[in-house]
Amino acid sequence: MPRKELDVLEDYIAQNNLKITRQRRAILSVFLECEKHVSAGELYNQVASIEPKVGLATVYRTLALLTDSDLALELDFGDGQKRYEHKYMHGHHDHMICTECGKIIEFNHPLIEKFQEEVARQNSFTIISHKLDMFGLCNECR
Amino acid sequence: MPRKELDVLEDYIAQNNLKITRQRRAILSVFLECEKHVSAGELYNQVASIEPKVGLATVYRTLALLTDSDLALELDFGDGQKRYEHKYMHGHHDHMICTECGKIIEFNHPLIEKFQEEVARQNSFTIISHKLDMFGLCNECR
DNA sequence: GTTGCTGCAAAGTGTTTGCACCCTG
DNA sequence: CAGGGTGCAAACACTTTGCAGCAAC
Repeated sequence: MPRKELDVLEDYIAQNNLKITRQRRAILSVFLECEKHVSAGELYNQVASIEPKVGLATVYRTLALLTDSDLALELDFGDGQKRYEHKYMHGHHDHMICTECGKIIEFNHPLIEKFQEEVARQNSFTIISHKLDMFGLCNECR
Repeated sequence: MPRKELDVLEDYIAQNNLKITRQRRAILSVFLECEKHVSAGELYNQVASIEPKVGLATVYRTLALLTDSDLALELDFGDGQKRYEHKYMHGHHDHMICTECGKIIEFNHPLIEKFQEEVARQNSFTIISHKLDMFGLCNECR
């Protein structure tokens, strides 16, 4: 398991009177190796293969922990379940989601971010986070 | 009930071998008078006060109908339930959501839209729809 | 040995569906 | 009067919670 992420988790755990357990290690390690945008159920299935006794509730509870400790970011593509991606490893980005094949292209456009700040300032709004999702067809599906 | 919206619904209904019912009229009329971003449950409560026998399932089915006929737009602010707003009356816009008091500020920035198109073009992606939500604190809450 | 963590199952939430009856066109 | 619409309740999918036993510190 990568050192950095485990450190982040252990820091958070140490600072909050929590404990490191076999299950949490397993879930974190699978999460880190995961392709992006995992759902709790998918993560559970993968964890179950290396740690069969783990419960789905523990996966949910650990994902909340990872979100609170800023290792994971909660996403919602409107398909009825929450998804999670690594926050620590790759910075902020937005998504293009192909509604035909499900492919997700990540992108980041500095000027879009800049104008978001501008429009927020005009409205005396302080941005904490934002998400921009574009739905449509990728080059293979149109 | 405003003429235009009823016409839109009737056109859609006529073109699809569907029927206009008392319940659908009631739900549409409440929806049109609603403040923005209603959830199915909220709409149901309001409709129930003027049409007590209506069922929650009918509200869901009618919202699907309104969405298909382009009168309503489905939103998802990540609070675990879908929300709906009028599509016919006011054009596209994005949202700033105050995580403290729940206030929602709508905005539209032409340049943000323009750069979205640009980044989509660069990736050979065809945008069908998009949504940009910014979460943070409004001027009263920060 | 405390105190937090886990697994299980049960309960919750929002949404969808099956079905007999009802009503529109 | 035929075929879609409705209400009700049951089913669903995802997530959260209560609790007794377990394990980390």
